Amino acid sequence: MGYDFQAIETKWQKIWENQKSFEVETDPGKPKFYCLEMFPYPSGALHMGHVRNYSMGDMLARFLRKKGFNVLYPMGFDAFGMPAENAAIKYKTKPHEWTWNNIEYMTNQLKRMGYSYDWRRRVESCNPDYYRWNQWIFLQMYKKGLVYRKQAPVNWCEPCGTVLANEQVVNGACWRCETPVVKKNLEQWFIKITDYAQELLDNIDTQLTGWPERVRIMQRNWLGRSEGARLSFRVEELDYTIEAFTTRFDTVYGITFIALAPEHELIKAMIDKLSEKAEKKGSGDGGSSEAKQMSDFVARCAAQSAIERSDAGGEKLGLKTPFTGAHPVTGEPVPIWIANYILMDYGTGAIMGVPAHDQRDFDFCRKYGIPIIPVIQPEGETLDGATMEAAFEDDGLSCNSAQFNGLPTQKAIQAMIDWGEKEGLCKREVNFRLRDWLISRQRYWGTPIPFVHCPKCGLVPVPEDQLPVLLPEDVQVVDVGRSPLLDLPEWLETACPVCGGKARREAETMDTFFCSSWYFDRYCSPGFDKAPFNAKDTDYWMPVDQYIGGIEHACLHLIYARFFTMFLSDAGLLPCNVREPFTNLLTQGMVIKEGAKMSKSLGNVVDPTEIVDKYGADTVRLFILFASPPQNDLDWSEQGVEGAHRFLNRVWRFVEDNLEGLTHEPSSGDVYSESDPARVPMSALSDPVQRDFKRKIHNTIFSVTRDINEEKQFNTAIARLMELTNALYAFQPAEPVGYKLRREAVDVLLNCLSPFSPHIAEELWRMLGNKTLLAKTPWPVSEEDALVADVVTIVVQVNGKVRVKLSMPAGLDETQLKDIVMSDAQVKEKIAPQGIPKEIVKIIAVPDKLVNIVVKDL
RNA sequence: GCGAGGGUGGCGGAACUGGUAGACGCGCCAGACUUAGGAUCUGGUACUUUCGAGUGUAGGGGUUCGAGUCCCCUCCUUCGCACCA
Repeated sequence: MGYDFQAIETKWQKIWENQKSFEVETDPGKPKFYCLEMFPYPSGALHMGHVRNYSMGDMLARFLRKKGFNVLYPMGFDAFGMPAENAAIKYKTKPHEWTWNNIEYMTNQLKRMGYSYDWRRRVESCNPDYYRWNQWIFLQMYKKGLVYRKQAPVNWCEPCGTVLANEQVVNGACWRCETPVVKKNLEQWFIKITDYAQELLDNIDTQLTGWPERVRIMQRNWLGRSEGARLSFRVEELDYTIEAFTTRFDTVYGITFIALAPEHELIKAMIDKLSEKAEKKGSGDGGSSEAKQMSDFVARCAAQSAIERSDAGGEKLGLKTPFTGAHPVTGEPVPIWIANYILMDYGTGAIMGVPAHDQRDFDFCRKYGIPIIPVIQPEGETLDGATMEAAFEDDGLSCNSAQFNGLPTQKAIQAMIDWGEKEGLCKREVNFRLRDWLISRQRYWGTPIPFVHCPKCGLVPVPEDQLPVLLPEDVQVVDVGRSPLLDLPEWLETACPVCGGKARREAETMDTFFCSSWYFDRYCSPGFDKAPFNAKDTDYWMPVDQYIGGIEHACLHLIYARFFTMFLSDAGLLPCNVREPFTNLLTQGMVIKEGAKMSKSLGNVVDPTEIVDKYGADTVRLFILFASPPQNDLDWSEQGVEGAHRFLNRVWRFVEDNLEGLTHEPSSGDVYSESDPARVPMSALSDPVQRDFKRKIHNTIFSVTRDINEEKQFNTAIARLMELTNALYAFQPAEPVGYKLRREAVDVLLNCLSPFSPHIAEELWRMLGNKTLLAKTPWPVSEEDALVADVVTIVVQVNGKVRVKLSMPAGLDETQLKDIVMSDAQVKEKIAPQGIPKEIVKIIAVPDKLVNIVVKDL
């Protein structure tokens, strides 16, 4: 017959579907396991990265089902977003149409891979059944005061025609199209994710212990907590108080300037003041030119790209203003500067400048000739502000700091803040790098933000009973620069829910990361229409036990989803003890080819469909899990694929060629019954070859189970199965016992192989006469007594070098071991070569492992 | 610059608490069966070698009876963050 993978795969996919083999229900009586993969964007077709991701997930889901868990294993599509609009323009279609076609196509591709999803639970975020709950959740956040609108300098991507959240700006460029972003001052929708900054940080240590350390560090850095104090500089002339945040309050006596971000609100007041002065004095006076200088400088900074502004090595630009602020401690006037290296979106947009102890301030002062006053000395040294070559940023002893002189830095920080708070000069403060989440997008293909602009009532939320605010589907997108929603008066114009008067819908849509922040909750209650999900389902299934996806979401989706979970838990929608959505996280590496990530521009993309056509889904799945450990990058190699295919062929041929002997008792000809695995206990075996073979079978079960379950090393698990197959070919069965053993080995092999390559395993299982589905057959259990070795190899070392290997019965104690080894002729020769006697200094014996004899010349 | 991973055959990668380095696979070499084979099977495959052995896990040092594994220094590399006050 041969291994006809096409026929087999189609056959079993149909059987699983007809028998609803992978459909699950909420059942609090059973132990649950929620296995989840990051749902794909329906870009058109699956790529190898998807195949890798989902092959891991499916393997785990199938394994855990066999281990007796009620496994929730769903799939869906993250279906809103930019590419649909671009494609619609390019192919003259509609985003709606394009997206749904892709969803259907990719669903079929996934089915062809044999993934065991419960397809009834498929979620598509562009489905009104889903996004109405986006809107609903948004309104709940609004009610809790977590949603607000604010005029702010925001990141704008020109090609995408929209604003971006901070998380979506990578190295100053758009995360999707990599175009440098520009700052625009716009009124936008924000979500107060910063309210949860502390919990997001705390839980990393207490709850995310099942996450890779790398992601935990990245999130910690992203949240960027720092402790310090807020202090203020009074500017009498402008009747204004500049606030600044510092982590180094111990350096206050070293302040020689104040610096404002070019976007700082005080600058406008300064310009006004200067112009006013100039007017009083008459035109042509220095006052107005000062004002002009200032606005020119601000404009110049604004023209710098985000990349230039945020480059640490970039040149620092500054402008001295004619104003001063009062030093918070001494009251002395301190000059106020405007500097391009001060960021408006961190802290207060103003800093206290301490050049002696901050390298950035130091560079700035050297350039502009601002004095440098050291207030910390390294022990035994005296710094001189005039000659210092770099800022001294390490700990040391305070100096020039009144009563705090001589205090070591860490103590000085605490003591000075304590004192400052008592004197009313500063206030302890914690700052985060995390910014509020900018949620609105000037795009069409997304969830409409459920608000209405009423000329009388202002901004009015759409009442919940009027949800969803449907996104018009029959829309031509002609230009990326303008949302077509703005040109749909019949959609745009509506009645104000409060006064009933003429009002206009909010035409902006939500960031798609909003959709992906709770889809895993929706999977628990597909189609539920009373709420985003049914508490009885989420109470059972949440949190996700194993999440698998790419590292690229470390500071995007994986932070947003955590925030959502905390919010939903606080809102009473999720159980109060569920604060984190994902207990364990596996971040898989990329699939690369010829040293580079597969990409269209490099032309090194391998289409999964072609490979599946050529070798079958079982082979592709096996190869992709075998070629590399999950976290590593995987180098695509068609020869490797052939190797995996060869292995499956070997398994196939073994069963096919030995079918008679595997299914019938050799002496009587009786058929082995499927319910009886015909196992022979270890205790009944005396032949050492048979005992070894039995041990091989059970060692395989043991190590495959451990590799999958604990180590998450799927590559080594597969290697064990290859070893067992090799042993199977080498084993010569004799007598009924031998045949039974061989059958046992084949049963174990197929059972353990089935999570990796389910179709072939299922087919061979059926060929052996089994009536049940292998997918529903419990995972094998290793027999304790079959794991213990009879004979061990004892390595004999002389001075730490391997000299002789001796076979010995297992379980000898140290003394017995030493006696046998020391009386061995070979060993004697190695200790005293050519009969030259040596002094034996020491003998180390490790039972069942080795003996090391330490000798020296006499 | 800061932070976190990694450096093991020709290649992907194994090696549990320190105890036989190189499992498994790819590739390569030889042989078998074949009209043929890019099918299949068998054997070999770290390096050097005077065939006794010697040397090998980026380099150097240390701890130990014994180090890929633990400690220190150096080099290389990947990734993340990067004017965060």
